[in-house]
Amino acid sequence: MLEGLHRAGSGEDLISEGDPVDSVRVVLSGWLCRYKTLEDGRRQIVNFIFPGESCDAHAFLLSVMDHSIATMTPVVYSEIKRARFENLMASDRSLAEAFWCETLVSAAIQREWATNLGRRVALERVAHLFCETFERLRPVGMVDGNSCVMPVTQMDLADATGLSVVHLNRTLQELRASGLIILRERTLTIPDLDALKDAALYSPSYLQPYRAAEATR
Amino acid sequence: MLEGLHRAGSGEDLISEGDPVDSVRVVLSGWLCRYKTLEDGRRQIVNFIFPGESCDAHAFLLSVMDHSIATMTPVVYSEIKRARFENLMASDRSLAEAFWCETLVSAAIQREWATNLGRRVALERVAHLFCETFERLRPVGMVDGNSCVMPVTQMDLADATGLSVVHLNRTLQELRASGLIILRERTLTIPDLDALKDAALYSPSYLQPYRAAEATR
DNA sequence: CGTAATATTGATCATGTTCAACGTCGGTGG
DNA sequence: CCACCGACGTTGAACATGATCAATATTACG
Repeated sequence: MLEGLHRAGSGEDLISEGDPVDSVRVVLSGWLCRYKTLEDGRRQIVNFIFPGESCDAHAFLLSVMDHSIATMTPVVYSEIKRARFENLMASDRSLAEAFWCETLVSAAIQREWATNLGRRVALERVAHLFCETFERLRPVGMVDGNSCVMPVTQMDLADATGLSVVHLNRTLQELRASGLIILRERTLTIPDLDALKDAALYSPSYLQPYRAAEATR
Repeated sequence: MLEGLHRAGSGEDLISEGDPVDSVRVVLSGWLCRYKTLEDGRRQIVNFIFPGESCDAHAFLLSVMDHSIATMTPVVYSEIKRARFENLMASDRSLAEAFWCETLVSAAIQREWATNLGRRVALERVAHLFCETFERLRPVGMVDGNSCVMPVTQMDLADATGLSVVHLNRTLQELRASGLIILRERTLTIPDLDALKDAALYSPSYLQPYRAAEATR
C-alpha cells in the first residue's frame, strides 16, 4: 500500500494552516507535531504524531487544514495521493475502519490534552505528557524497558504543555529531583511508571486502541 | 431518519466516561457539553454540543466513552440504535459523509480549544469562546441580530475556559466594562463582533463546514 | 574553532487561585 | 403570601503559580 517514500529534516513544516489537502502521509520514522499559532506568535502544539500514525487522513473531507504539521526530528514518511487513498478506503473496509479508528483515537487524545491544559498544574501536565507519550510509543516498539527516546527540545515540550520554556525547564528539574524521571541525552527513563502516573493524575482509558494494538501482538 | 424522541432535564449526564456506546443521539434542542474530570474533582469541559449536532457518532468504533456528556439546559434529542445507524451509514453515502464531516469539524474545534486553553489569557479565552459559540449558533438559526442565548452558568463557562469561577466572573465584568459584550438574563449581545474577535485573537478558519452550511441556505 | 541553538539560573512581576463572606434571584412549602 | 432555602453571582484580601526579562552555561554542529 505504501509508496512514494519521502524524507524531511527536523523543524520543517509539512503542511500549514490554510493549505489544501491532497494527499495522506503515513509516518514511518521520526516525531512530528500538530500545532496552531496566534497572530502574535504564541504557539500551541495540540498533538504529537508518532511512527505508524497518519498525518492528514480524511482531512480532505474538509477543504483546508485548520492547523499546521511540523517535524520535530528528521522524518521518513510515505505519501498516498488523494484519489488512490479514496480508492483504498472504498475497496478495503477494514483498512478504512482502521483509519477512522485512528482519527477517533486522535480526537480522544485531543480531549485529554484540553483537560491537561485547562485543569492540570505544570508538574502534572508534564508528567502526563510523558506518561501518554510512553504509552503511545510502547505498542510501536519504541519503548525499551522503562526508557524511550525523547528527541524534542524543551521549547517543543513547553509549547505542548502551554508553559513558558523557563518554567518547563524548572518543572523538569522538579520531576528529576523527585526521582520520577531521568531525562538526559534525549532519553527519557521512567523508573516507576505508576508513581509518575499518580503524579500526573493519569487515567489511561482514552488510549484503548493503543491497548488493543498491544494486546494483539 | 429520526426516531425515539427523548427529553432530559438540565444538569443530567447522558453518558459517562467508561460507558459502552450503543446508540447515536442527535440533539434537537438544548445545549450539552463533553467533559472530563480528574480524580480530585477538577472538571474540564472540552466542547459544547449544539442543536443539530450528534453526541456519539462513531464512538462505538471504540469500545467505551473516553469522556462524559452532560446537559447544560433541558434537552430534546433523538436516539438511533447502533445497528440501525450502521445500516444508514452503509446505505447512504452522503449521510455517512455528513456524519464523518461533523466528527472532523469537532476535532478541529477540539484543537482550537487546546490552543485557547494553552496559549490565551483569561480575557482572550472567554472572548474566544463567545465568538465561537456565536458562529456555531448562527447557521442553525439561533442567532438573532447580534444576540444569542447563553443559557449556561458561570461555573460551566469557567470549566470550559479552564478558569476559576471567581476569575471567570471578573473576566466577564472586564468584557462588559469594555463594551465588548452585553450579558444579562441569559442573553449574550455582541455589539461589535469584529472588535470581540480582535480581543480574542479569533481566526475562524477552523469552522469551515459551519461556513458552508451557512452559505448553502 | 566559532557560532547559533538550547539549556539553566536568578530576580521581579503579573495573572489567576483560593478562601471567605455576602448579595441576589427564583422556587417551594407552610 | 411570605419565609426559607439553595443555587448562582459578586466582592475583597491574601496567596501561589507561572510569566517575563536578562544573563550565563552548555551543547551541537558546520
